[in-house]
Amino acid sequence: MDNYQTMFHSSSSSSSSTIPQSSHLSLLNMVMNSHAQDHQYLTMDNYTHSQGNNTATFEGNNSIIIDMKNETKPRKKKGDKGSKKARYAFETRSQVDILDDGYRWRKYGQKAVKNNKFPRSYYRCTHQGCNVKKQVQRLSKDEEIVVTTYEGMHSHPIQTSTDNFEHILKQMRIYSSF
DNA sequence: CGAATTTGACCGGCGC
DNA sequence: GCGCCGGTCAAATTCG
Repeated sequence: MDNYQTMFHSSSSSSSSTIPQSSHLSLLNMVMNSHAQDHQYLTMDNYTHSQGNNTATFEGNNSIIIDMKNETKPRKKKGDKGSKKARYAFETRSQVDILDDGYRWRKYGQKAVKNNKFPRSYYRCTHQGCNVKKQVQRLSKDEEIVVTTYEGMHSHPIQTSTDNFEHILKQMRIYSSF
């Protein structure tokens, strides 16, 4: 994440907007499906949307930072054949850092970031065979801003709430005597 | 009891 | 080589 400067439009728009958790996903899909240029910045000010009861409240500007340039970090492993991995940084002004985007994530690490009093969390998509990663960190500069960085693309449909039904059925089978 | 999280260990790359 | 840094693993622990 050192390759793209976290340009953030700090124009103080005092209005608050409400973003459903699922809209993060649709925004991400929109961004990923479009052929974005290197280091493209999208900003959405005063974005308002409401849907269902899965809502989170945000204030002011939210911006997406797309880093399609893979040359910047040429090597991750030795002898790596230049695997191209796009990364998408998602800055959100939010009070909570758990931004549910519709996928199931398993946390696999947390590290302290220098020049930042807040730790960074590492997540991986729990879907079998899908190793999309994301990391979430909060800026100490402005502790209301949460940066979510996605790496890789999902090759499977999103987990819908109806998928929990399987789990519920399994639990019922376990706890019922017949 | 299985799945998810926590957290220190571990590992590879990089600069000195 | 050595130590730092960023990222990941995995055992222990918690959670549902």
